Amino acid sequence: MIREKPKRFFKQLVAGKNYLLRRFSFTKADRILKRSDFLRLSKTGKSIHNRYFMISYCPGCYDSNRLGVTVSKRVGNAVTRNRIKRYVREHFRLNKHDLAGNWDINVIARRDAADIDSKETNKWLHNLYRRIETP
RNA sequence: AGAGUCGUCCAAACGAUCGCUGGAUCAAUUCAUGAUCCGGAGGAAAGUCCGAACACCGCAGGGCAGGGUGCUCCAUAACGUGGAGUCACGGCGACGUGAAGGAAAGUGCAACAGAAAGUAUACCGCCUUGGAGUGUCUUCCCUGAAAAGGGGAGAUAUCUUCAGGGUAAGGGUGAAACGGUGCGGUAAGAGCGCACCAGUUCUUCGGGUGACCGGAGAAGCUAUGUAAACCCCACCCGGUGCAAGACCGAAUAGAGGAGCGUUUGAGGGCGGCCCGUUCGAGCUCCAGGGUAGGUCGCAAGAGGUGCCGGGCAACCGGCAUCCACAGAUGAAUGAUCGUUACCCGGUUCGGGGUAACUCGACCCGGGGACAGAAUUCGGCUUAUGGACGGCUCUGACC
RNA sequence: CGGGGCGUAGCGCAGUCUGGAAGCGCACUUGAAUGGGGUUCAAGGGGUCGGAGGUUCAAAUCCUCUCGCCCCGA
Repeated sequence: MIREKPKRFFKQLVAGKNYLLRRFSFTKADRILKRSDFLRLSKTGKSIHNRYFMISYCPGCYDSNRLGVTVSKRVGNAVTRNRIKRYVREHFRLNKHDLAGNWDINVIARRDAADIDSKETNKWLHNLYRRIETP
């Protein structure tokens, strides 16, 4: 009994901590994975854009927001495209809890997005996400 | 010190926080989820230019067509790759480059210029024979006092022209002109002959596994270039590619079979059941093909390091040792902060120097290339930041 | 993973197979014609043939490598 107590306490602590920190996780449930979902978004979703990104979104059928990233070959080589996708995912991971609702969001990078760094990316994406909530 | 050339190595490191992803173990446990531990991009992962492994399809054997390769020997699972050499070319040199078989099997092409572009011949030219013309000379005849004129014959020519023959020495060209120079020779010339030089073919000797190299002799043999033009010769190649291929397999629709039904009403609606009412021709089951989707293929050897032996080397053999070494699939391998190291620029300080400048320290600011596995290996090619070493040439000093 | 096409003057194209002086149309400049403009006529300028290397006497054309753009199949 005495020996078990701290262990259980520790376990609960870890679980609670993880519950708190899970708001920053980014698993497969948080992503759009199927081509049909992307096609549905481009067909029926609304779209907004600025000079670096375009976002098409519509209400999803899950209980949380989901993200898909589209960076075409036109934007740059594989290294550039991977970097943009990482920036976009990182921004979504750190800010998705501030976004109300259960949207399916597809972020499409435009050609100028190859030239900006992570801080600029965060700035312009934040701008766009705010316009989702208040159309 | 400068310029160059060849080769080897590295691809910033560490910590904290938050994430992503594969495997193993545990949580009653297959999935899902969570915890712990271990692992998570490159020298080119790139281009996809070659070669193989692997999978399926085809296939008795041989040939044609088509494609590829092309100095020699060796290495290799294989290669268009590599190593060692040969030859040619470039470079003062270190060294580099080379699709480097055959033009004497045949066909095609060689613009412009030029006489002519591959058969050796036509043109100009040179020489020669003959004819005609013209000029000159000699001689004869006629006219005339003479000068001179006319006509005939013969000879001759640094002349003109026509016809025949010889010749390939010479020919503003051209990328390239059928060996070069000299002497002889000739009517003029010509490898026509001779000497030397260059090449080709053949014979032979020596070295080398061989490509080839060196020497001797013979034949006047002199034959253009182009095969990354067709082609010939030798050798190699069955096709398609992990979206290969194997397995599981929903909903809907259609096809097949069986059963029950079509005023003797299957089945459905009117909250559950019966009655009732209403709609009115299909409904239920079976097995199979097959789509979306999913699982496997899919991550441990043509492996690295060291020593020994063979080989000039590429490489091969043996022993020891190290790892078990990324496996995603809208596609992971990251983000933020801090510290240190490196490079660049600047301020200040100190040392050296007349100065230009150089060396060291602190601080501030900035920078870090090319580039992302997609079935797996061996190469090639291309892109790109730096460090170190060998060698060559030039200059200065000792 | 595999296959195909294109790159020539500011623009659109021919020439590439079969190597031999870089062309056509529009556009541009100048001149004529008109009172002026348009139309028309005449003359003219403008091209490292995407880049590098090679074969050849000679390359837009042949060969190799490379850059960019576009398309197709599974």
